[in-house]
Amino acid sequence: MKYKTKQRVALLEYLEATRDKHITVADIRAHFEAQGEPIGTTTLYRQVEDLVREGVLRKYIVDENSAACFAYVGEQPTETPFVHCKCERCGRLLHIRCGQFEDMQKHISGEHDFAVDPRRTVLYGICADCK
Amino acid sequence: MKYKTKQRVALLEYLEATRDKHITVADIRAHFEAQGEPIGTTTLYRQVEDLVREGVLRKYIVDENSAACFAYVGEQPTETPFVHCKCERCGRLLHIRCGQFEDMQKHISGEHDFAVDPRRTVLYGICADCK
DNA sequence: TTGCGTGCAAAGGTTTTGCATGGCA
DNA sequence: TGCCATGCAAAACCTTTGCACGCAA
Repeated sequence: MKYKTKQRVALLEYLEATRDKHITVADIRAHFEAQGEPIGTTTLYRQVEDLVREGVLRKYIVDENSAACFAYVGEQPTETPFVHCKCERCGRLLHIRCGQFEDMQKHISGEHDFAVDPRRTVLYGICADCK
Repeated sequence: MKYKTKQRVALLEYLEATRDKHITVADIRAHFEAQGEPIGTTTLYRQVEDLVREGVLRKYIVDENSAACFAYVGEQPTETPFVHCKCERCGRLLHIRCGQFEDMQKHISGEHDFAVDPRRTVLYGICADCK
């Protein structure tokens, strides 16, 4: 992906504006549809795929049968990665930054010989509002 | 799901025999097809859905775009819960007991106000053999 | 001009739903 | 007998692919 097409520019602008939010391709599509400047679904999937590969977006799957979610991570090189939490009651998806999770990750890697991938992993439980 | 149909009985028997293995609906379907006693895909999806709700099966998502995986967990007593780890490469399912995970759980509960359910949660990553 | 990007249409695969039939209690 | 379960067919859904046209460099 080399060209700066107007679709790519518009997409990046929108993604930066929705930092820390979880969005799907359908969300993006709806946004531009509402703006009166629709972008083809195919194009979105292809752009998003490249952006994930470039490290600008992060992709994760909370629920099969619902669309994949993406989150802008942009330029945050060596920061603590997000931990994804999904509330089993209200279905809400939370992003938290947690050093303790990193500690556990290192521990499991060292002691249990298993390399946890925080991008793929989702912690299920009950959120504050639903308690 | 109240009736003890022969499909349900056969399914449960098969599931118990494949403890701790990850299988898809397609796998189950293929098994019974090979046995000469095919079970309809629809029926399998409906049975499996109920079994997940009953807590007999656990559902995993390894990769969107590939089928959902299920694992028999049966009636596990309420002991110290396992942490479930699934290798994204070989698909193996590991159960570990990890105090560090419990620490993190408490930390997230106290600091981030989210109650992690370790029974539902699966850590995805790469196992020792696949590194 | 070159060749990547776009987007419509259609395919791909998994899961769900409608509906008539069949089986458990 | 009264329901629930079954399973075929078809829809629903997200995502990918084929292909012709358009646009960036």
